[in-house]
Amino acid sequence: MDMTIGKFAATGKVGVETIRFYQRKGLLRTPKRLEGGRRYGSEDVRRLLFIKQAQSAGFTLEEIRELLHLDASDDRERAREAARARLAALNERIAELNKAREALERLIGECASGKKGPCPILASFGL
Amino acid sequence: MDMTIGKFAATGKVGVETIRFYQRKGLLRTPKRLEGGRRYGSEDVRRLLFIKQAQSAGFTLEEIRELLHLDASDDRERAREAARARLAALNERIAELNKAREALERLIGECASGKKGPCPILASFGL
DNA sequence: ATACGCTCCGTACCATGGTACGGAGTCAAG
DNA sequence: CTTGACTCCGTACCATGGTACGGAGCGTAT
Repeated sequence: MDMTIGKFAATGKVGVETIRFYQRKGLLRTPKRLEGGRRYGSEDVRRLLFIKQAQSAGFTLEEIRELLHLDASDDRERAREAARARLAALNERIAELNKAREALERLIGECASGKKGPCPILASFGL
Repeated sequence: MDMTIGKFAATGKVGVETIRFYQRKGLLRTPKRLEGGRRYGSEDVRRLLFIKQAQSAGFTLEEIRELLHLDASDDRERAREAARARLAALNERIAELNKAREALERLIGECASGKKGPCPILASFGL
């Protein structure tokens, strides 16, 4: 558990440039230079994986920066608030996507029934 | 049902610049100039609303452009394929968001239980 | 007829989340 | 002791989805 930036990036399946980008954005620390290079460990990997998961959860990099900060702090109240806000947004988004899914399923069904003419794409979305 | 771009934009709750942007991108037609100005009708509104809904369904503008094209064409096969591809991506995304939701719910729970110290934000995400 | 509000159009600028480039340094193997 | 593979760093560039700016024209009310 002591790697160069290249190894680190590979471990998280991102590019080296992405690591540096996250460092510039304050999402990852920039280790001290020692013995000619900077070295990364398992805590860095953990943060990097969190960034990726949080991103897929719909957090922006800025929000993730705050969450990482909060993770290191003792402010349970703020952390819970942030999580609740995100959860609400997430639920809304999921509902939205479910609606879209229904529209697509409707579309596929109507489109499959062998008739001639164009598929009613807009109509499938309630328009 | 015959309006200027300002009215049209207002109807769809977007800015005039956004309409023009969509026109440049080929998502909306640019009506002929007549009597000094271009005029928009209910079919334009329908398209605009579709763009907004499709966008919230996770389609990119480029994909929406294709859908609009498909809607006007008779190529049921292609339309169905496009819809199926989108549906698969959508289902994946929904699953991802559901996972994230569980993580957030876990976090809120663990964060609420009155203990001291930081909330285990990263840990709630399985890290 | 002149000002007000809108349209038209090109072009520039913005934020987000990266990705690439190029010079300079370091380290290990041949 | 040179070559190759990597690092470091600054800066530039990219796509997406807009948003703003500024000059010119046009329609209506005063």
